[in-house]
Amino acid sequence: MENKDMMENTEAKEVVSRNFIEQEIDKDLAEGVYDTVHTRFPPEPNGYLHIGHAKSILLNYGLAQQYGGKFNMRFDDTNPTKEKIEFVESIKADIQWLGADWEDRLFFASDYFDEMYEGAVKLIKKGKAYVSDLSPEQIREYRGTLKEPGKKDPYSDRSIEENLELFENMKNGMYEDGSKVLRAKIDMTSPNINMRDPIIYRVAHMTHHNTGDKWCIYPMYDFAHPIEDAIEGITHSICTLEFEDHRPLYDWVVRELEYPNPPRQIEFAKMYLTNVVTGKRYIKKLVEDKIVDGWDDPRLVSIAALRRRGFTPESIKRFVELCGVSKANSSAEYAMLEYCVREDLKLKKSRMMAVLDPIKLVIDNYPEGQTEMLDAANNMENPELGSHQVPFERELYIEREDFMEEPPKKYFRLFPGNEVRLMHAYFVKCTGFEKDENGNVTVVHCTYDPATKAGSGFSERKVKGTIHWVPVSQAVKATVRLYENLIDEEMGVYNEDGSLNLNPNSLQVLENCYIEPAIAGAGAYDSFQFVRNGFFAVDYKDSKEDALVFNRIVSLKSSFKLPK
RNA sequence: UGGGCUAUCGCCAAACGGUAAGGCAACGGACUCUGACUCCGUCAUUUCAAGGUUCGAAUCCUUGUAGCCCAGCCA
Repeated sequence: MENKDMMENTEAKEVVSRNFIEQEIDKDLAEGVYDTVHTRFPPEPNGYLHIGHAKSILLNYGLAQQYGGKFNMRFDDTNPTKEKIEFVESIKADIQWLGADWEDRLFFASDYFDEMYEGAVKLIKKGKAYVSDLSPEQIREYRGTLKEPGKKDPYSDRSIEENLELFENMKNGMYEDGSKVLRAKIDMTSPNINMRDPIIYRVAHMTHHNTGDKWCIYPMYDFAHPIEDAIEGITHSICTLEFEDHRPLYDWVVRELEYPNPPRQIEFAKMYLTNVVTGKRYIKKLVEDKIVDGWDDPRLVSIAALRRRGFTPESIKRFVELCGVSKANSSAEYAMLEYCVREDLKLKKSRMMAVLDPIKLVIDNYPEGQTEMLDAANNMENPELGSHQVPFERELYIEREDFMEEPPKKYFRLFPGNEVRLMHAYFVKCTGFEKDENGNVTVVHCTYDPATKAGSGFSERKVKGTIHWVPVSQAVKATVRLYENLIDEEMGVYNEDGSLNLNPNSLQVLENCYIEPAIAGAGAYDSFQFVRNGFFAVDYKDSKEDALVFNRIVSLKSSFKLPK
């Protein structure tokens, strides 16, 4: 007994605090409002998913998992003017990649059009909805303003019979777009504008990607969404803060339609990232203006772009967890996302050597023509990943920034007279260097000490620096594309005058890079820098090969800072 | 006094009347076959502000202040 108590106490202490949504759900479950948890992710197929959606997806899916409930995938396709089938496919692919499994529950709001129509008829019969002939302009006028109440719609007193007939005529295509709407009869004087007799059906003669030409009237979000949730047995309809004002209407719809055990809407704050472009509008223009490759350009933060950039589903999931859920508008630093990939890849990926800005290193006392194969651990911190062979020879490429003619204090790398370790190889001592007519260093000379071979257990002396390298004759030439986030600051992508405000370093193409030959697929690299602190990803252009990881590669973000 | 929501470290974010968790970032130091990683340490006498209630307030009350959302036949 005592043991059990102690264990329970320990566990209780380890319980992490629950976010406000979990608390609400706990309460609902405890009070018996629901006996299960059923969530959904309901995107409109009108664009690509981005990091912000990932939060919603993972939140909804995670909640379902956590409570042993279900998670639905549903396309909220109630407005054919904006939706395209191609987006359906990309959205599905992204969600699958993120690992949110909807099992066999993939739905389309458009599959419920019949039931929604019946719902509208039911409202009319209850005297809770009417057909209005007001023009869009008049509707706006009658709606009032934020501070002034609206005015009664002159058509709001039509008889139930008349409304029924008119609504059926709407359905049968007897009216032109915009000439008639069905409105819920609620309260034109409500301080909440959403309750001022909201439009619930509009006429739109348009082919729908799913239902074709069957319908020429389409339900509005505020009417459709609660019905979709109710039909699917959703318990917690989780959405973002801007729908808070719509909740009374959501509740009104499920109540008037008399759904038993109706779903409940809970809102949370969207998460933004600092220093990246998230606005769909901006991204669309960047794509259209061909400033970026497309929606999956690595400088963007669409799910597809992040995938191309080397982020893993696990890292994004972790990021979402770290950010937490709240109702306070906030924007997370990009560094947090970077931290998550670093953590995820650190032990999982092999690390290779690559030189992005090469300078030749000649080992004068190493025999010409000789090559020896050195064993290089794929990941020093994870022996399970094994090792690979790297050819070592007299001439190597090293990083230009790893040599300095006149080193500042505390510079531990190569400079005349200094000894460093070549990673996986030998100690090497700088004996001199050559310059071209412009004064640029072209070759660095050194001698090596055979006794210091890696793995030999040599310990007579130590060096402060270790640098990476690549054999000149066998290194694989590569073009490396370094991507930085497109935009930073609060400036926005397009200035008010329409001119572009781009990060000048957003894409740097490095033509003269070398990668060690152990990497297969020689020559076909499409590489992305993706994190600070020396990690680097390489994607093979036409294969599904995972990102490879490097240590301290990129000069842009070198962790060495010159003393002030 | 239109309505709704939100304010806790540079950035996220806990705390639910009992004396300000944690993570990211930053900064020291140790270690190191990459100056990374790891490790150890520092980082809110104070919670938007001012009053009030209380033995005790980030939490309750009052009055302010700031920010976000809403007037699509978009979602």
